[in-house]
Amino acid sequence: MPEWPEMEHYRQELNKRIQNRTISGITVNRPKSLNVPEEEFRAAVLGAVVERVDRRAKQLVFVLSGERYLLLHLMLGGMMVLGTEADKPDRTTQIELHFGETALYFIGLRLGYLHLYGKQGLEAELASLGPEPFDADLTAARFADMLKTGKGNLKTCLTDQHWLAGIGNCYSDEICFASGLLPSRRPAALDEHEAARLYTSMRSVLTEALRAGGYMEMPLYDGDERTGGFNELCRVYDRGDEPCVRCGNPIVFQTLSSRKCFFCGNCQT
DNA sequence: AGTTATACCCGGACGC
DNA sequence: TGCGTCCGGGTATAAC
Repeated sequence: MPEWPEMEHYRQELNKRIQNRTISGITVNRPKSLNVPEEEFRAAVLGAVVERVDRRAKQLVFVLSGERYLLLHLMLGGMMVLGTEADKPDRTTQIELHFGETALYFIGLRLGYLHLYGKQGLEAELASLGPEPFDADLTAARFADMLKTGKGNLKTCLTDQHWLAGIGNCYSDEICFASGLLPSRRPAALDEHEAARLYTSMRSVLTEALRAGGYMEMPLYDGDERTGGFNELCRVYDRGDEPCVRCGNPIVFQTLSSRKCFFCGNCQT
């Protein structure tokens, strides 16, 4: 569901709108979304200032004053809406963070969560994640090295958060399509040109998707025209049987490593 | 060692 | 309108 482009988009938008704002109220309708008792959460978060919003992999980190951190993972179906009471979604909110008149509403949190950590706890939570796609240290050469030791198939690697952080089911398929490689390919068997193409495609697809506001269509705030723009730009994801934009052959939908997988069986090799 | 199965979770979509 | 049923899918962990 929400992956690197969506979460990076949300990070940027939230920094524009709630950075340096004080959390003036908290509503917890689903205590299970928290990792500490509600009263402890409330005591630590109420009155804190959102110094900034960071992101790691598919998770947002609300950096609060007092070295407190809220780690948000939307998982499946989790969404956010930022707005006033009038903009509040007509469905159950699991958590609400209020900033005066404005509130950040979290909806659809089932497996998703908003966890409270100190500095060390946060670092421990994020320690096992793989490199960020745009990490300066993740050069084409290093990416090629990673592929040499990649296990299973390409899609499995791309979606493994410990191998590479932030890519999920949608963008792994989009990246494979853009690079002309089948998701079922053995990573170690890619030649240097294919590895280079995959690296370039990874960054270009994510860049394009971020610019378009990701593929999740729920607007983040009233008047938001950007969020979800990539939905119509997806070349293969959720487009089973539709004609390939490159060659016209129908997009294939099949299960790979027990995950939904879309690709063109003609122009991806 | 790599692949597959399962539990987690529950709102909402769907069917009658 | 109302009630019952079932699905989704990232992640951790267990099982194969």
